[in-house]
Amino acid sequence: MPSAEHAAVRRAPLNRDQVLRAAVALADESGIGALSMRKLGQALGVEAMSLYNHVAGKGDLLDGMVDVVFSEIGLPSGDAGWKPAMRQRAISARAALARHRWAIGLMESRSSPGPATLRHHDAVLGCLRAAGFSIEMTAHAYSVLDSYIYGFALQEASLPFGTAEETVQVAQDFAGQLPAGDYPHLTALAVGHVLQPGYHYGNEFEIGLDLILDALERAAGTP
Amino acid sequence: MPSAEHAAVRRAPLNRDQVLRAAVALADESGIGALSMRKLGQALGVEAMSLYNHVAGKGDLLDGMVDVVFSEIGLPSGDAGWKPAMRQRAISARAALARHRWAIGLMESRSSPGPATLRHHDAVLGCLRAAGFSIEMTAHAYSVLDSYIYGFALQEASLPFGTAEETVQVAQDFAGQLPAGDYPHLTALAVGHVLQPGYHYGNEFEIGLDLILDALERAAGTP
DNA sequence: TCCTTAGGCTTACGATGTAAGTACTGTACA
DNA sequence: TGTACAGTACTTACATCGTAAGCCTAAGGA
Repeated sequence: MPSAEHAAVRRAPLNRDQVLRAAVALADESGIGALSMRKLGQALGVEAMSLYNHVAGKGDLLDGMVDVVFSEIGLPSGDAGWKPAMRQRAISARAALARHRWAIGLMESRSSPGPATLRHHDAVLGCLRAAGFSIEMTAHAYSVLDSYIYGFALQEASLPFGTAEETVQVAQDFAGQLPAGDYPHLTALAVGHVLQPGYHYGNEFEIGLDLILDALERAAGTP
Repeated sequence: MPSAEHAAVRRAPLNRDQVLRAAVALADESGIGALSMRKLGQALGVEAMSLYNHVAGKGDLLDGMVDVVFSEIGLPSGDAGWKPAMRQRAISARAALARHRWAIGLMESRSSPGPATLRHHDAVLGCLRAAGFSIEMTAHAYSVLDSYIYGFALQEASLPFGTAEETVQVAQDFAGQLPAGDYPHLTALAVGHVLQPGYHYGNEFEIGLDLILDALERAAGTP
């Protein structure tokens, strides 16, 4: 009796990839705080402990999730020169990190990169070297660009608003409810800039990116 | 009997500040993962639930800790011009975030800034405005600089090595144990740059910072 | 004097990660 | 054909976590 019943219900076995993808989906819709082994198992129709056949533990799961995000970032193709390649790759990276807001918070705690992450970094370095950057200059460019991308993603993720209406709501609350004169420049920025129609913080990304890319071009002396 | 015993043992009551400082100290030495209400209570010689007389919950505790870190960042003084002021403030911010490696990871999840945080941001904006930056240009400068600072701190915090010896160890492990030809540029960078004597990733900070500051100066047309 | 309040303490609950052990299945080999 | 084994899932159990609820005592104002 028990064997027959079990046999009837049996599905195709899970694999690591399905587990990671389900974890990413769960974190996307409910936040990283809602991602527990039990809930992830539930989403996959499986008990929590069964997941341990495919990931070594929660740490390994998180590492794998970060690697999934990196795998979504387009690799730079050096054909059109390093500058457009880096530009497009930065935009793709920000988009991936904005799609998965939890990812940037994981990067601080997780420090064992997966294959997609390594491939990504290797491709970026290769693109810069191929364009004639010295080793030192490559390291500098890599450091500024990645710091900027991650930092921007971090700020975007920690903004208390995503949509334009939320922005207005938050900025108004802020301007209205604080001790009026305590933070004059902050309130002036809120009123005179953030609350202007059409404002969206994400627009800042490419402005700063181009500033940095131009500066790198000048510093490298590379056309 | 009980009253006498309690009276004899009684200490000066806690306050929010002591709780926050102890939490920061605990996180500094054992990592943010080791910070639980029970362990924090233990460090203060108090039961976990007593902490709830001084913080509203763990979220409030974390918010307060982030604010403590911001309070350690030196405010910009505009006397010598915006550029040295921004430079020194960026260096001070990175130092604070490096002293408290857990802080950058909290910024993603916590989104209600404390008074020190607001004061800091207000001072930065004020410095730029006083130097003649337009509102838009102020917003741009603010966004690039903070993104860079936070992103750099994030990368620094997620590096698997802090000391020079650890760097060598990790880089050697990395170069030696990976499928040799899979990530050629990454291994080349490790061997030809990271493993060179005197290398320290933190040195990159000021290089990128000056790149950005120069670019801002040019963009703003401000001497 | 009594009453309020502040700041501790105890107990208890549900959720979490995971160690340990069990049961079933399909495959490899005798 | 039978048998051993490896893979995958399940069950149970435990320590730890945040925190709700309620109690006790000392200090201070009425």
